[in-house]
Amino acid sequence: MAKPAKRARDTYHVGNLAPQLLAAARALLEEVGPTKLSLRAVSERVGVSATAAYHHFQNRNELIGQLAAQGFAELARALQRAYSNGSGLDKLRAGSLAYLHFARSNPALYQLMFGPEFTEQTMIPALQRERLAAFGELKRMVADTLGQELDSAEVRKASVAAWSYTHGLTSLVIHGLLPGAAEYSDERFVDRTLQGFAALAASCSQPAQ
Amino acid sequence: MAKPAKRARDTYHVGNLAPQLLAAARALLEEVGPTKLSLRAVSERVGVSATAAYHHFQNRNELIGQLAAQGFAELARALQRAYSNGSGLDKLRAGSLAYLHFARSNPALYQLMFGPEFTEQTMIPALQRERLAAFGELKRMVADTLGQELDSAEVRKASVAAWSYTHGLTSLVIHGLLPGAAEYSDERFVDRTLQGFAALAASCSQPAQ
DNA sequence: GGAGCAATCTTATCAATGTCAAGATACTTG
DNA sequence: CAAGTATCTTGACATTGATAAGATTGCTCC
Repeated sequence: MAKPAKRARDTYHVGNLAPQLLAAARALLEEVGPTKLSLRAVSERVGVSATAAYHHFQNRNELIGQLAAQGFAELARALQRAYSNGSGLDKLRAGSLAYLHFARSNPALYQLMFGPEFTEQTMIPALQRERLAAFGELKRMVADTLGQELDSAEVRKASVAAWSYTHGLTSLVIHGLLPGAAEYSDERFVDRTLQGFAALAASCSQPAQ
Repeated sequence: MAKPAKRARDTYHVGNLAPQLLAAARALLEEVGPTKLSLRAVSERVGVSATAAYHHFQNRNELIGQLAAQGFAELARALQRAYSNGSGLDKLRAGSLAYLHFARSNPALYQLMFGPEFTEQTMIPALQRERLAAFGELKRMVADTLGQELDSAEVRKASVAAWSYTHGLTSLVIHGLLPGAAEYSDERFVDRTLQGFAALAASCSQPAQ
C-alpha cells in the first residue's frame, strides 16, 4: 500500500518550524488580541500538532517572549529611521511619531511588549536585550538633541522623561482611553499633547492668575 | 443522623458573598499577579464552591471589571486628596506623586486597570464610569493650575499631556523598566522626570550647540 | 549504500480553568 | 406553615498549557 508514505507526507511536518510558528503567532496575535493567543491555535494554523512547538520553544512564554523581542527590535529600527530622517530640532517629535505609529500599526504586539506577562523572572534574555537596545536608541536621540554625552545624568533624566511621555500617550491611545482614538492621526495626537506640555510649562514658570 | 444539618453548616455559605469575593479577589490579585487570577482560587479562599460567583457576577470579566472600577475610584480619591492638600503651584506634582504612589501600592491592580483585558466591547459600565471620573479629577487639577475653564481646548490638551506623562512614568516603573524601580522613592522618580522635561523644554526653546 | 542515532513530530494523557445545567438548601412572603 | 425565589452545590464539558512515550525523518559513520 502507498499508505505509509502518503500519510507521512500529509501529517508529518518537516523543518523550519520555529520561524513559521513565530510568523503565525504574530499574525494571530493581532487577530485575537494580546491575551488570547493560544499555542494550539498557532500550531493549527501552521498545520502542525499541538505539541510540536515544544521542540523549538521551552514553553508559551518563550514564544511570546520572542515575539515581544522582535517587536522591540522593530521599534528600535523605526526610531532610528525617524532619528536620521528627522529635520532639525523636531527629531524628538519624529521619534514620538514613529513610536506611536508603530504601536497603532501593531496594537496587540505593543500591548504584549509592555504587558504584565513578563516580569523580571519570567523574561527571556533576548527580550531584555532588545528592550535595552530600543531604549538606547531613544537615549541617543535625546543626547543628540541636548548636545550632551550619552551617559550623562542629564541625558538619562531627559530620556526617561521623553520615554514616559511618549509611552504614556501611546498607551492611552492604544487602550482607547482618549476620545477619537480610532480616527485621529498620529500627528494630531503628538502635536496636541506637545501643545499641552507647552501650556503646562508656561503656567509653571509664571504663577497663574 | 446529624449529617444533613451538620453538613449544611459546614459546606453551605450564606449571604453577603459578592463583597467577600471582591475582597478576596483583590488580595489574591496582588499575590499572584494581574494575569493569573482564577475564579476558582478566589472562590476557594472565600470557602465557597467554584461556581457560586456566577450568581453574583455574570462572568470572570465582570468580577475583575468591578475590581478595576474600584481601583479607579480609589485613584480618583487619591488625586482629590493630593489636589486639596497640595501647596501652591506644585499641585500637579502632588497629583503625579499620588498617582505613582497608588500604582506602586497596588501594582497588580494598576496593571489590571490599564491592561488589555478590557476593550470597548468587554467593558462593564461601572468601569467606564469610574475611569471617566478619575480623568475628570485630573482635568479639574489642570484647569485650576492653568486658571481656565474646565472644558476648554487648552485644558483638555494639557490634561492629556499630564496624564500621558504620569501614566507613562508609572507604567515604566511598575513594569520594572527603569533602573532602581524597586528601591527608589516616588519623589525621586517624579522629580527627576520633571527635571528631564525641563531640560528638554530648554533645548527646544533655544537651538542646541 | 545501509545501520544506527539524534532531531523532529505525533498521539495520548493530565491538571487547571471558565462556564453551564440541574438539583439541593436557605430565606422570604403569603 | 407552605410555597416560591434567591442562593449555593455537585457534576459535567470544552479549552488550554504541559509532559511522556512512541513514530518518523534525515544525517552520520562504517
